[in-house]
Amino acid sequence: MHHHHHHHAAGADDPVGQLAEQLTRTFRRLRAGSARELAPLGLTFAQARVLRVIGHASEPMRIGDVAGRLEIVPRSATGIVDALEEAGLVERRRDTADRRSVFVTPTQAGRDLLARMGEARRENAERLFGRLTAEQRATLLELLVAINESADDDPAKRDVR
Amino acid sequence: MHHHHHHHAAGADDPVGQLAEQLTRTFRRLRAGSARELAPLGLTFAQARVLRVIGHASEPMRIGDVAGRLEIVPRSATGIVDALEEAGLVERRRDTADRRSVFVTPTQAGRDLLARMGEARRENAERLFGRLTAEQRATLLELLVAINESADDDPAKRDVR
DNA sequence: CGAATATCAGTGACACTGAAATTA
DNA sequence: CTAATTTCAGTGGCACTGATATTC
Repeated sequence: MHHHHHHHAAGADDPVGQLAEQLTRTFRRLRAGSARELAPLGLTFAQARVLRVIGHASEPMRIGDVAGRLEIVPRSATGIVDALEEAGLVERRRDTADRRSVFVTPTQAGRDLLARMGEARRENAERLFGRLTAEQRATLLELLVAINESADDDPAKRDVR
Repeated sequence: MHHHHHHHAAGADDPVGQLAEQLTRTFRRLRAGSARELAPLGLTFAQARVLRVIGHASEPMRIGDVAGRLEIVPRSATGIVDALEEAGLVERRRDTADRRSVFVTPTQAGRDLLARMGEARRENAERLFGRLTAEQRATLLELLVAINESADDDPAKRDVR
């Protein structure tokens, strides 16, 4: 209930606002760097995310599973899978048991690219997080996970795992 | 349903990859929440960012200054300022000394909206960072600032190596 | 029939590049 | 003439909503 009338610089007494701004900046950097690394591989940021989640799954994933994992609506996942399929990196296969569902699995080319992607990704992330010690990175990861676990409002809420 | 011994799931032995994924997720949440809070005010995420930086500046900012501050190219800043000006929230004024430059300042309506924005923003951020203690937030902010202070990676300047 | 799954069509927000106009 | 500042025009990435089969 205090009413100062002077102009305070954003964040001086608005810690959460400052957090939001810095988070935005960090993400934009991550994304820009990733895009640069992925472009030569013919992938976009979102496509790489989808390929990664599909490639690392122990079982074939459905479109809805992918969407849930990435916290996007199924319709969005469809488009990204379209691009990956057209590039020959993943394959669609209808579930014989439930013919509504579509299983998506990586092709050999997809797995190969995923491996190369890992290197590029590591380089980029290393450049971004390079200033942090291993301990600091662990702390950062811990804090982000804590935030993300308070999952309340998502566009396409769907837990997979 | 979940095998514990499948080969390296992304992040098990790829800490930076996990960091990137969690960072992406946190940002998407921040952005989605912000968009929800801002929509009733007639603002988008980027517009709010620009209005904030302009409103908090002690002196009138040029378009290029705004772009630099947000790490976007000047052309992008122009469009966002267009929208804000059309909404009557900011004013353009040519510099009389250097007639190439355009100063952007908030109108009274802009300042008023900025105040209301602060509340909505705080609520949203509070919901997002709510699970963290004050100390944890401080740590998170510190780490993000450390990351952002490394390597100026402006899309506008800096050429691709 | 209602519910779930994926897809089709359209829209919005955002930032990019390249080129033009103005002015220093 | 060269450089800086802003703006115009077009493009690409991305994820959204709403509607439409198809299948359970």
